[in-house]
Amino acid sequence: MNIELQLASDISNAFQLLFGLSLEASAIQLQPTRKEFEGNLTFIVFPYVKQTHKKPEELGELIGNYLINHTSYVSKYQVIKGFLNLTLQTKSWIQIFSEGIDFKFAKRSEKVMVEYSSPNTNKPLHLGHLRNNFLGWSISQILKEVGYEVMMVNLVNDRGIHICKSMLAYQKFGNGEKPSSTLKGDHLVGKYYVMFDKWYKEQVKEIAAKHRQENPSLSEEQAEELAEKEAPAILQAQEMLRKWEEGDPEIVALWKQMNSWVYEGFEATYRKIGVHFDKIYYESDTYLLGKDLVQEGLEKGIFYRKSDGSVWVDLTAEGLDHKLLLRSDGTSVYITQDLGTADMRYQDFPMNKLIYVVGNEQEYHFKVLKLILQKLGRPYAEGLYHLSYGMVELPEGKMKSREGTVVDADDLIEEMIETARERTLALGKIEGFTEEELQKLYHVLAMGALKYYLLRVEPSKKMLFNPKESIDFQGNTGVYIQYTYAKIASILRKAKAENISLSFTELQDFSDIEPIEQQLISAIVRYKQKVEEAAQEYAPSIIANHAYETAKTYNTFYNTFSILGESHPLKKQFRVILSYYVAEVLKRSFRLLGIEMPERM
RNA sequence: GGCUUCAUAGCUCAACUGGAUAGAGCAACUGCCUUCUAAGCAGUAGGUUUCUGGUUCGAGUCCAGAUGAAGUCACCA
Repeated sequence: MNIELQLASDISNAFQLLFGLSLEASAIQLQPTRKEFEGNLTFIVFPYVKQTHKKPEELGELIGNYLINHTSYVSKYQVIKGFLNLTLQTKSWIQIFSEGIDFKFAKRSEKVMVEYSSPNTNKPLHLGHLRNNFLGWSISQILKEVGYEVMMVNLVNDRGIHICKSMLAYQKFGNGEKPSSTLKGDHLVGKYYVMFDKWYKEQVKEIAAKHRQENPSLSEEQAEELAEKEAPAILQAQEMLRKWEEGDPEIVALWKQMNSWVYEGFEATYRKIGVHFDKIYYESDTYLLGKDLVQEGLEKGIFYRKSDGSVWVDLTAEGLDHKLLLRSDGTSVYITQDLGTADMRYQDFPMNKLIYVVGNEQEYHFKVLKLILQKLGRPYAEGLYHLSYGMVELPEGKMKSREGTVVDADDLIEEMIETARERTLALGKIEGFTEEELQKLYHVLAMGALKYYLLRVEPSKKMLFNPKESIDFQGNTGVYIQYTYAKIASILRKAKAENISLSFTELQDFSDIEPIEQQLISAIVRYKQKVEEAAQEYAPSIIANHAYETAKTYNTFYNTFSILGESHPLKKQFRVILSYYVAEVLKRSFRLLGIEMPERM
């Protein structure tokens, strides 16, 4: 039995015997004692002073005394104000340790689908997409780890007016340009998307000026608004979309060609960042879905039809608005296809939870989507969850693809690899590495730094990225934790050569354990609970932070005590085992974040 | 304007869900490599947790208001 549970149950008994109060053991909260006080676990007595009619200090004394006399594992207590600090018997630490290293979770019967990435095929991935991809991948690994069956899917936005914009610009200015070794397919298409925007804006400016000349009473905004609708560029793009929907062979061929370039480019980026999907959905296949759900809603009286033929749902009772589901011309809108897609997915994979990793700008949309699916009585509706994450902003504000103010994912990755290379070579610890191993190391370190940087922040929070300050390799970083791991790996190799056993059997009665070693045991034992918490909160940051704290504590230990140089054989063995499990926790944590560990660096 | 979210050291982030003297990293300054990898360790300095009230044994955390920032409120996606 877990020592905290045991203690909670004994405290509950104390209340029963001393005061005749019955308290659920589960209601008793314990917390790690703060470093500046003596003790391992703290019980706060304030909440119970009223019921027991005792002063806080007195109550702490009574319970502390009870625990000393009635349990075998509490060796000491100290009361400070309303805080009862308990010190555990040193010999129970080995027991706590050996019982706390079961890192396996029981299988769960529930299925979870995670949608993430979901790129548009008119531009390459940028830093914001990286946050999305890392989060999606990580949360999928975490949910798998705690026992769910997980299916990772991607929904590619491969159609629509924005795609036609790059197609049109390519048709006009492309001169048959093809992707090359210096220009990946997704970057090529993105180039023409930016080109369209420039072209379009010039036209708008020109037309707006003409409008103001002809009609000086127009404001600048009004003139631009008019011009935006009249510019040939946008009219031609709309025309192209119409042709695409009709299946015009020439347009469809161009669309296929350009999308295939983009997919090759995306595939290369996905490979570099180490994410993949169990299934990829394309909006060109799903954008017509959902109309039957609208019909179903009408029949059930959940939706209503206006006189112009458009279909709506009234969500005012839920504090939201009226929401359009079908245009008056019978065509669907964004949410319509999301309804249909969700239903189709349930056919593919009858999930209990459906997680959308999508930016926080779409919170309203997903609130509406969930409500509608609930109204339609879909079995998976309750489990729909929008894993909403904050934008990655630049010092100047939001990134905008059209204006080219984005941090490109491929560029950033290259920069990170280059930094990793420079730093590694500067430190000169690469004796015995093959060229291939070096390349691998640079990649592992670069991705570790980048992923940790983006994942250590709580998902819901927006974050700031300053391109002028490169991502750190020192301090609270992925590299710091990888380095800690590599140092332990080195020790373990040597320990293996010395035939030091990793078994606890010799250590049964070992109790000569330093406070910092107790802290490490606590960190190891807490790992599983942190993973559970991360799964519940959909927050990889919880695991990242715990890994950092564990590594930090280990480094203090590493610099204070000798491990392989320890003369006492049991002590030495204990420290090797301790190191082994710290490494295990770090490696498992990082695997859940999608980060690899180097055995040497 | 309505709704939602956010505001913590110069900067980037934590704070075990209401607990003790609010912690880390970066940047600055001091030390520590003939000892298991110094991408490390130890230390100094840095705070009215935006502001004003309230709730209670106790508030960065809960409530109300103010100020500031972001998002959203389309027959766009």
